[in-house]
Parts: sequence; C-alpha cells; structure tokens
Amino acid sequence: MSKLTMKEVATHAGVALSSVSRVLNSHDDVSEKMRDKVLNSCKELGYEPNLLASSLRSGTTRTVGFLISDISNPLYGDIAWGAERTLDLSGYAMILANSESDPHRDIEMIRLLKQRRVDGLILTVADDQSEEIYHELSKIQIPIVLIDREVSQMPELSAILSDHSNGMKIAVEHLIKMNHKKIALITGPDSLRVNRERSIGFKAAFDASEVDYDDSLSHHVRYTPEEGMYVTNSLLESPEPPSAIICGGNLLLLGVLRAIKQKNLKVGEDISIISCDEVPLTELHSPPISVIARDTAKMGESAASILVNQMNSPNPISRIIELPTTLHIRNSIKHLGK
Amino acid sequence: MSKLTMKEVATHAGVALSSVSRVLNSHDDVSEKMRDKVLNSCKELGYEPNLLASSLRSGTTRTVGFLISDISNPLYGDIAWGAERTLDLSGYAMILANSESDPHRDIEMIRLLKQRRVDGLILTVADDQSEEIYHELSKIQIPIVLIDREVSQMPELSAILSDHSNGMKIAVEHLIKMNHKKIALITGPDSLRVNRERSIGFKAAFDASEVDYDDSLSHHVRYTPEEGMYVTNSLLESPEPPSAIICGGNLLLLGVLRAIKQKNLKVGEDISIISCDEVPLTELHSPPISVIARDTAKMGESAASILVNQMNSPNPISRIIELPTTLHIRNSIKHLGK
DNA sequence: AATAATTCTGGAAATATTCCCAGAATTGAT
DNA sequence: ATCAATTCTGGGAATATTTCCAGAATTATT
Repeated sequence: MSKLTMKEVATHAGVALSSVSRVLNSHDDVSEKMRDKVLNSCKELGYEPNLLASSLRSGTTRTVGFLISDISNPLYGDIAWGAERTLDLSGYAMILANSESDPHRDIEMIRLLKQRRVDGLILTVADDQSEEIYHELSKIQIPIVLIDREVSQMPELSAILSDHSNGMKIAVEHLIKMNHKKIALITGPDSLRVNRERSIGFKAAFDASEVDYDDSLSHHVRYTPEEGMYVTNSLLESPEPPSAIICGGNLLLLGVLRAIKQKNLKVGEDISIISCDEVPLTELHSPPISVIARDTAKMGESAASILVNQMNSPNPISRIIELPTTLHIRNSIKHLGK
Repeated sequence: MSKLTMKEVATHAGVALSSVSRVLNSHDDVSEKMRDKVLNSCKELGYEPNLLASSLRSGTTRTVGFLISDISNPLYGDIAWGAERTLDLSGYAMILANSESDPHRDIEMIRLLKQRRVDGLILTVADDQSEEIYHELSKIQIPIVLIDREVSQMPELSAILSDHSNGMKIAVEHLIKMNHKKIALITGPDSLRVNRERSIGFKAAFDASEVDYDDSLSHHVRYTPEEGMYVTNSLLESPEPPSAIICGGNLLLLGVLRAIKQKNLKVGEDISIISCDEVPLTELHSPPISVIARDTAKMGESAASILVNQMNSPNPISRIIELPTTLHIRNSIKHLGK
C-alpha cells in the first residue's frame, strides 16, 4: 500500500509541503538547494504523485475521452492507435468509450466522460444529425474534436474529415471510363456525414458524364455484413443487374463478397467492385479489391493534436481539417467492351 | 461551467451536504421524504457528481487500465470490445494504454496507470518472461488479470488463456492425416506464452505420429508481415520446401500470403495453409483459409468479469481460465496422394 | 551598516466528495 | 404521557494536492 504522500516527502526533506509541490510542478521560484533536497527525498522514498488529488485541485485531469461506435472495426482501431500515440506524447491518457453504434449510448457515454472530468473529447458519434446529440454537445464546456462527423447546427466544432465526396466521384468516373453504365452504391446510413458525402460524390460523377444517374442504385443501409449481403443479392437478382458495385465500409464489404461468392460469380469478371478503406482483405483478396483509401492513423493523430492544442490554449480556435482520399485501382475492375 | 456541487444541491433542498451524499450513494438509512427532496433538487438543478472528488475520498476510481501491445490489430480490438462492454455494465471505465510491442513501454504504461489510481489492470504485455515485468508486477497492490500471458515467477496471477497447444496439435494431426510430412510453423517470439504453447503442441503432434519431428521447421519471428514474408520465401526456396505452413498470427499471415502470391503459387494446391485466429481475410480468401480459432470477444469479457469480481471482493481469489480453440477446416488444405 | 529590492519558503485555504459520530426526531411500549 | 429504542440528520474531519499570500531570507544599493 503506497500511502506515501507529499507530506511524508516534505517531512523527510525537512521542508514545507508546498515547497515539494513547487519542485514537482517545476515552478521557477525554487532554489537549487531546495530542488535537490526534495528530488532526493522523492527518489529515496519512491514517491509517486496522486493524480487524483492533483486533478481535483487543479481542475484538469490530463485525460481525454475517446468515443467510437465500434472498436472491433479495424478502421477505428487504427484511428484509436494514432490518437493514443499522440495523446501519450503530450502526457494525456485516453478513456475509451464505445457506443456500439447506438445514438442513445452516445449520449450516455458522453455524460459518463463528463462526470470523469475529462479535459477534452474526441468523438465519432453514431448519428451526427440527431437533435439529442446537438443538445448534449451544445452544453459541453471542454474542447471537442469530431472524427469524420459533422453536426450541422454546430459548424464551428473542430473536426477531422475525409474528402469522401471527391474520392467517390473519382471512383465512379473511373468505372464510367471502363464503360460501366449501371453502377450501384451500397453504403451506411445517411445519418452520418461520410455517407451523405459519398452519395453526393456518387451523383456528381454521373452528372458530369453522359451516363444517366439512377437514384434507385444508391443504397443506404446499416453497417452490417448481413445488410451488405441482402442488398447485393437483390441487386444481382434484379432483371438488369449492375456491372459494378461500390461498397462503403468494410463490414458491408464482407456481405457483398459473401453474396457474390454464394452466387458463384467472379469479382473482376462477372462483377466489378470498389470498396472504401484499406483493410488486409482488400489487398489479399483474389483478385485484389480496388479501394478508395485514406490515412486512418493520421486521422487519429490529427484529431489528437488539434485537441491538445485547444486544451492548452486559453481561447482555442476551432479547426476543420479535410484529409484527402485516393483511389487504388486493382484487378477487381473489369474493362467492359463497347 | 458546471460549478454545481453537492453544496448547492443541499442548499436548494434545504438539507445537509452529507444527506445529499447519502441519497446519491443509496445508503439505506435515508427516509423517503429526504430521498425525494434530494433527487428532485438534483434533477431540477441538473447536478452531475464529480467522480474525481469521490475517488479521492473513497479511494476507488471505478476505472481499470487496459494495456495491449497493438490496438490496430483486429484481434485486440475484439478483446478490447468484450472487455469494455462488461466493464461498462459494472460501472467501470477503461483507460486504454498501448505498449506498441515494446517491453519498456509496458513498464512505463503500467506506472502511468498506477499513478492514475486505477482499481485494476488487464494486461497483454509484450514480453511475459522479462525480469523487469516480474519486478514491476510484484509491487502492484491491485487485482491484475493477464490475457494470453503467463509470468512464470507469478503462477498465482489471474489469467485468461487459450488452449493453443491443443489447437496446434489437432491442426498438425489433421495435416498428417492428409499425408503431409514436411510441415512448417511460423509463429511469434517465444517470449510470449502463446508461441511457447504452439511450439509444444506442434512437436507433440509429430511425437504422437510416425512422422519425424524436424525442429528446423519451427520458426519464431517478430509479429510483422515482413518477417512472415521473409521466412516463407526462404522456406519455399529451400531444396525440399514444406507442403504445408501453419502461421501463428494475422500479421504474419499477411506476409505469408504475399510471399506465396509473389511466387505465383496457389494456396490449397501448391502449398497448404493453416492460420491462427479468425479474421475477415481468412474466410473470404480464395480459397478460404483454415484456422485455429478462438472466441476473442469472450476472452475480453472473461478477463473483465474476473477482474470486477476481484476488485469487489475483500480477499479475492485468483483464477486461471483456459478457453478452447477449435480447428476450422477449409479449402486451403490439400489432400496429398501417397 | 542600514535600507530597499528581490528571491524563496511556510502556512493555510481551497478543491468536491465520503463517512464517522453525536445528537435530533420519530416510533413503540408501558 | 413518559421513557426507551430506533431511525435519521447535520456537522465536521479527512482525502492529497495546488496556489495564494505574507513574511523570512538573501542580495543589491546607497
């Protein structure tokens, strides 16, 4: 039981409690002699500060809350990794909270993090348009950085975004160049910015070409393999099935690929595929799957460094950063003859 | 600024500070009238307790530290998910720390978590045999649960283990039944229990058969795609290459598959593959890859529930749980003729 | 050498809770 | 109605630190 406090250190060093505190917080008004005495006693006794008491008094916990909708998704794992790494470098710890894609749990978890008096929040909420989340966020007094999310009533909120719209546009344009006419999009719910942007880019590509846009080919579903499989099946069974499917999300991709496999179709032959976000599967699939990629670890890093900045500056300025997406073309796309 | 404290609530309700505390901690010695008064005031003012002050006074933070060597690995993501979920159910939050497979950072992170006065630790350290980690852990006064690790000097430490040895044995036996004679193992460093156990099971299978065990085919390397690729290349280029490779870890698998692909060999035809742990890639690869699987989310859950148990019982008993592994046979294995 | 200016140090309040203890209020028994 | 037993409540100490303020010690100035 390390019931060792500053008081003991002070007694041992023969100085006042407050002097120990000053040394440990490296205030500039301590003499060399004092510093040595205190530091020696600390080492000798093996003193470890109690961050709890420190936080209570100073009002800052050096802890940030990190809320994601699904840790088990490797995409978020990468983001968390990037964020944790840069936070650690600045002496912040990270409390991980998981909403499991449930907007109610978003709110609950945010409240919990507030009770724990975190100094800042990095949020990837499950629904960025709900009235509840707006209401909750608008009450918050600490810096917030959104990742890949956008709360329309709060345009001043800091955020790390990806240029999904442009990525999607380029992907569709590539497919059109390969003579694809009937191109389907299967992506997540449009309660998230990422999917709204994808829809926009999807349509924009058609509008800029001679191929007509067909709204019935744009599908917003929940992020599960089952939904991906279901939609793919119904697409492939329709009288005029699409020649290409763009899939927005790696859980959906699992379903899409399962459906294709079950029907004994060949990716890159019978059906062309582009997915969003690089995961091991995309590269090592046979054939490798083309993706609209982005640097996920960097998203985490950027979010963390913006947050650290805001937590340390007296009147923080909000920043919105949009990181690029790039199309990796692989053999999952067939060049259709005329 | 929610500078709202119990004092304000007490004043508003016209009762004493201590009574508010009693109501909020649901002590049994409060009258109905008091409870209603206080609860109403809380709701009316929108009071949120300060967990920091509570922790300082009560000596318990309702927080656990979760240390893993690599968050971005989907395997650990699943474990973290399981753990977070059950911890949340018991009112515990989780501080995530990442050692990035560096034993020194293991120690550093454990110290950090101790300073933050976590009530318990769930650890997946980067090296379970080092003298330093033993020394550090032996000083710790709070409950600890290891995941897939075993510190030999501390056999009494609680742990969630997997039956890697048996899983490996069954896998090799299956390959032998399919007439494979030259079977290679590529797995992680033997500073981790999981890899020591795999070696044991690997050898045991040969010892129980007529096929001779060849130690030169058992490889321990670092967990990176590059190392997996390197070893696979050297195996495949040897005068008598193995007919089957068992691969222990999903990062190694990436390297193994890349090497095979580069050599234009076909999995399940030219070379048989069994991997450890189920990931999206294994099922959706062509052909699908056989795996020695285990329930990773359950490992996280079990670890969390053992820990919660120990944190709440006055004199906790340590528990070691070994969860089973099962062989999923898929088309990555060729039946060799005589 | 005396005074002024500067640098350092100790004491104590403050942070928001929990929890012990004494005593007030209520209930029950006679 | 009185006393004992029981149930509740208020006051205050304690938790480990930071930070303000006053004054002590040191250095500089005349």
